Amino acid sequence: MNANLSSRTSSATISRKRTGRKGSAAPTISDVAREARCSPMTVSRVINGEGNVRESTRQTVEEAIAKLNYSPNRAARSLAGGAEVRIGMVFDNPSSSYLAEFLMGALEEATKRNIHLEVQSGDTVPDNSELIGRMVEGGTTGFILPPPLSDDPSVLKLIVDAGGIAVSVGAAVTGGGNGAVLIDEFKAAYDMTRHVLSLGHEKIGFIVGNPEQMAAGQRLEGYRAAMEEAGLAIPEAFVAQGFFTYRSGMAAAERLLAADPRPTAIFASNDDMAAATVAVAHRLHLDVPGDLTVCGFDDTEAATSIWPELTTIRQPIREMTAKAVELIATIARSKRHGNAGKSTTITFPHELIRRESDAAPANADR
Amino acid sequence: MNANLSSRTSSATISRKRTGRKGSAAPTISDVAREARCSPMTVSRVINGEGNVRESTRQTVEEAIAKLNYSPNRAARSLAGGAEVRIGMVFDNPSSSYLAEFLMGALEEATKRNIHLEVQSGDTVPDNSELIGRMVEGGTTGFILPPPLSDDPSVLKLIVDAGGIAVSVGAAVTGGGNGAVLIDEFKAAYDMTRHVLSLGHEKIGFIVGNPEQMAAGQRLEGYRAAMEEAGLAIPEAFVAQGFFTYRSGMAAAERLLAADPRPTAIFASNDDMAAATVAVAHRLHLDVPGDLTVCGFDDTEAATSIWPELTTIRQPIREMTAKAVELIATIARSKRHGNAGKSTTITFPHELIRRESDAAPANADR
DNA sequence: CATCTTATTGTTAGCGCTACCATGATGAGC
DNA sequence: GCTCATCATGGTAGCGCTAACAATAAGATG
Repeated sequence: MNANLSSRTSSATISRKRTGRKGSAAPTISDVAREARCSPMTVSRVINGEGNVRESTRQTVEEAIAKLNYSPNRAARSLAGGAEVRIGMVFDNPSSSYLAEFLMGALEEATKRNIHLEVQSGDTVPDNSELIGRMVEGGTTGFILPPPLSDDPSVLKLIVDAGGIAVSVGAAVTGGGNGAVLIDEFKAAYDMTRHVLSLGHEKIGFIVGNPEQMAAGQRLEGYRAAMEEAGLAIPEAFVAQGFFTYRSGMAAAERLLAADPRPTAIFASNDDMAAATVAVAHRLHLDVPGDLTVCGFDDTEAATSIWPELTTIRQPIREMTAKAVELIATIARSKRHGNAGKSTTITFPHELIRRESDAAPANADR
Repeated sequence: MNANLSSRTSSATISRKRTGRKGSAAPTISDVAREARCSPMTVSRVINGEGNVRESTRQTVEEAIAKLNYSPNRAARSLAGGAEVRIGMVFDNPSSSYLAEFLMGALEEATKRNIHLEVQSGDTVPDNSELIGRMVEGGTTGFILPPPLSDDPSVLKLIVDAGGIAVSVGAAVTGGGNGAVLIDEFKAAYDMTRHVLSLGHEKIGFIVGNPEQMAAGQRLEGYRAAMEEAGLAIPEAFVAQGFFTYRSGMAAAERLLAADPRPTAIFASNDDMAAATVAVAHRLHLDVPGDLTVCGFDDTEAATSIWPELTTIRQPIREMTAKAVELIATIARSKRHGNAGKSTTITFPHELIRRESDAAPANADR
C-alpha cells in the first residue's frame, strides 16, 4: 500500500507547521507589497477596498495578491484593527433541522470572515428581549434572527434602538431592521398548489401555520391565489388552522379529513404538520398517496424521516444564513465608516422537492 | 519622531478607550501582571498551565485574573503563538437534531478557544477517506467524528497516520484514535429496560439498531442484561433488527407486533424507530401508551415532535462535543510540546427522560 | 511661478500575546 | 567555597496587520 507515501506526507505537513519562523509559511502583506513594489499600507488599502488608491496601483497589487495566493491573516487583522464583529443568534424554537442548516451556513461564513458567533438558545432565558438587550450592551455587533423572532418587530426595534444591526431570515424587514434574507413564501405556496392541481386534484385542503408568523399568512395567500386562478372555490371546511406543531397538525388534519366531501389532497404549511397529517391518514386507513396526497413545506428532516417521504418546498437556508452573516459584516463596516445604510432585502429562490407523498387522485371523477 | 508632545504622551492612554463603543476596555495580560506584581510572561504561563511556576505565584495570578475578570485575547494569542488549531467535522448522516446539538457544542467551545471549525458534510463528497486525507494534508489539526464515522476504525487510522488528531464522539476509541467522548450505552439501555420493567411490563420487545454501529450492540446487551437479571427469557420474536431509520423501524415494529403473545412494550434503539413504532401501533389501533409502551433512545427532535412524546434516553451531546473540542486542543498543545499523548476516554452521564409514551401494562395479568 | 489643495503613498507605532533567551535564586556535589 | 544543574521569573522581540499621521506627487489657483 502507500505506507511510504503517507508517512512522507505526514512529515511534510508537520515540518511545514513547525517551521514557524519564516520560509514556507503563508505570504504576508509585506510579501505582497514587495511583489507589487509598494508599501504594505497600500496593499492594506486595496484589500479593504478603500478609496484613495490609483487604479493602476490597485491592479498591480491585485495581481501580486493573486500571484502569491495571499489571504490576510485574520488574527492579525482583528488584533490591529480592533474591528471585532460579533454576531448573535438567538433561537426561540430550536427546530433542529432548521437550526442545523442555519448554524452550518452561519458557521461557514463566519469563520471565513473571522466573525465571532454567539449562540443563545432562547429556551435558556425566559425573556428574549432582556437577553438581546444585554448582548447589545455587551458589544454584540448584530443579530441574525430566524423565525419566529424575525417576525417580531419589537425585537428588531430593540436591537436597532440599542445600536445593533438586525437581519431577519425568513421574514420581511419590519420595525426598522437593517436587512432581511428570505424566499418568496407566497410564490412557493402558489407553486406547490399549482403542482397539486396539475396532478388532477381539485379538493385540496390547507393547514394554516401560526398566524403570528408572517410566513403563515403568505403561504395561505399563495394557496388561495392558485385555487382562485384555477377557478376553484375553497369550502370553508378545507382550511384548518394549525400552529406549525405536530400536534396542531393532527388536530387540523382530523378536522380536514372529517369534511364532506373529503379533500383528496392536503397541503400543510410545514413539514411537521404534514407528517402529522400522514399519521392521521394512516390511522384512518387511508393510503398516502393512494387515497390522499400530502405536501409539506420547508424540507426539514421530518420530510424524509417518515414514510412516505414528503413532497415539500425547500428553502436554501444555509445559503440564506451565510448571506445574512455577510450582510451584517457589510453593514457593520459601512457603519464604522459613517455611512448610514439603508435596509437591504435579498430574496432567494425556493425549490419544489417532489418525493413520494403525492399522486393523482384515486377516482378522478370529473 | 515625536517632537510633538501631545500625541505621543497620550497615545498610551488613548489606546485604552479606543477599544469599543461603550465596552470598557478589556483587561490585558499586563493589567493582570500589574495586579499580581509579576511579569506578563508569568501570567501567560499560568494561563497556559505550564509547569515551572511556583504554587504561591500561580495563586496570586489566578486571583488577579478573577478579580479583573480577565480573559485572554484570542487574536493576539494566535498571532503571537502561530499555534493555529483547526478542527474538522465530517458528517456522514446529518441527522439534523444530532447535528444541531453537535454544532452548538463545538461552536461554543471553538469560539471560546479561537479554534477554526471546518465543517464538511459527507454527502457532498463521495469518499470520506479522500476528503479527510485532503484536509489533513491541508493542515487541519484534528477531527471530531460523530457516529457512524466514529465507529469506523479505518477513518480514525487514516487521520492518525496522516498526523492528525482523531476524537470520536459516541463510540469508543478504535484504530488508534486519540480520544473518545461517549456515554455508557450499555448502562443506558439497561436503565431504560429496568424502567420499563418497573412499570410492570414483562413482554418487552426490542428493536436493534444498525449492527455496524457499536452502540447498537451495546444497547442490545444492556436490554438483554436487564431482562436476564429480572429472570425473564427473551423470545426470539421479541427482538427485531432495524437500521436506525424510520422505515426500518416500521418493518421491525410490524414484525414485533405480529408476535404472539404480543409485547406490551417496545424499546427501540433510537427515536426514529420508536416514532415509527408509534405510527405502526396507531395504524393497528393500539393506543400508546395505553395498549403499548414505546421507548426511544437519543432524545432527538423526533422524540418531542410526535404525539405522544417519547420517553427516551438523553445524551448530553452538546457538552460531549464541547469536550471533544477541548480534548483536541489539549492534545494538539501537548503534541506541540513533544509529549506523546495517550488516548483519553471520557464518559458522560446519560439521563432517562420520561414523557408520555410509557405506562403500566393494560392487563397486568401477573 | 509661488502657494494652496487634494489625491496618493509611505512611516511609525503599536494591538495583546507568546517564543526565546537571559537572569537570579536555590540547592547539590566536588 | 565554587561549579554546575535546576527551577522560577523577567526582558526583548516580534507575529501580521491597520490607525494615525507625515510626506510626497499631482493639480488648481491667483
